[in-house]
Amino acid sequence: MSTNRSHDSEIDHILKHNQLSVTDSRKKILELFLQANGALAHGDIEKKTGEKFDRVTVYRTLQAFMEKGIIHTIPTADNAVLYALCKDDCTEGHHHDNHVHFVCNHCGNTICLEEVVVPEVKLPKGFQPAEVQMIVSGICSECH
Amino acid sequence: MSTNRSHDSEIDHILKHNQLSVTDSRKKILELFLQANGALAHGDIEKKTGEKFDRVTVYRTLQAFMEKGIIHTIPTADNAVLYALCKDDCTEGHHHDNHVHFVCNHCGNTICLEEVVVPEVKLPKGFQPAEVQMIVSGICSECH
DNA sequence: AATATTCTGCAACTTTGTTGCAAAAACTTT
DNA sequence: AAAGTTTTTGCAACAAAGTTGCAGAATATT
Repeated sequence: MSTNRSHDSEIDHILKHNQLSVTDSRKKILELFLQANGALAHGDIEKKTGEKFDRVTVYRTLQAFMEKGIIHTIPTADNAVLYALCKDDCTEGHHHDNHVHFVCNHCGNTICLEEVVVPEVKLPKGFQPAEVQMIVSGICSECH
Repeated sequence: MSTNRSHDSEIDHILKHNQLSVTDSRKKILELFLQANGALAHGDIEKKTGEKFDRVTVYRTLQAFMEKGIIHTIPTADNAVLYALCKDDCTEGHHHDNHVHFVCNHCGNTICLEEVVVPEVKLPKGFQPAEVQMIVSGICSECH
């Protein structure tokens, strides 16, 4: 059924490793994330699966992936909900998501710059930081 | 009608300066922003205006303020839509919004830290930054 | 004060996200 | 590999969030 088998064993492993039943929808949606070099919106997923799955299934799949720490959300300026694959060290409930996100104004893709560490910032007195998120927009390397 | 007249002339000036008719809803909503030291969600505004105005009016007022560069949106991790006053040098279409936003995990307020400049970040080759947004979450100075 | 323009509120609608439940698929056990 | 158990799916119905058209009301203009 799958048109691209390159990720098949990896997909299986990820799902089983997270104690999720291996189903068509989960395989397909996880495959989309592995193929995508950037983040996906809920709408993207519905489009790319070709209306094969129910809206509710997509919601629940994303929810399940979130809970297991397979994906995380990215805040955007226009308040669209974006999801992207977490790195391996993301575990249930605790996400290590302190990398920079880049939004391309040309192709519209949102990319996780895993290798770019969020710089330190000095806050006014009394402010105690716990988490920092940084979103850079501009032109990505592909569109450049 | 207004319970707090301290901002009255400022409110008038801002609206007229942006070629917006001075109406009750716009005055009241702008007053809320001037009073608030942080950002407001659509829901906050509906609550604080005491159901005086129609939902649609609130939407359209925020939209008008956005278009004129009076307020801007802030991205949040949980994808709630937040609005905050722009600085004076925000003009129609072009927002100079490069300051840090702080979200307090205790009181839930989102505060614009106008004085904190977003630090430089080094991107991989080919990535050309245009705008940077930074959201720090933690405990704010009031809750500390 | 009269006219022209803009804004508001209502109603109806679209879009987005959620919940309960029976049927279907996946996993387990033997 | 067939039976039973658990999980997941899709449907329907619902709830929340946001949009649009339009008549009446408020604001601005003369």
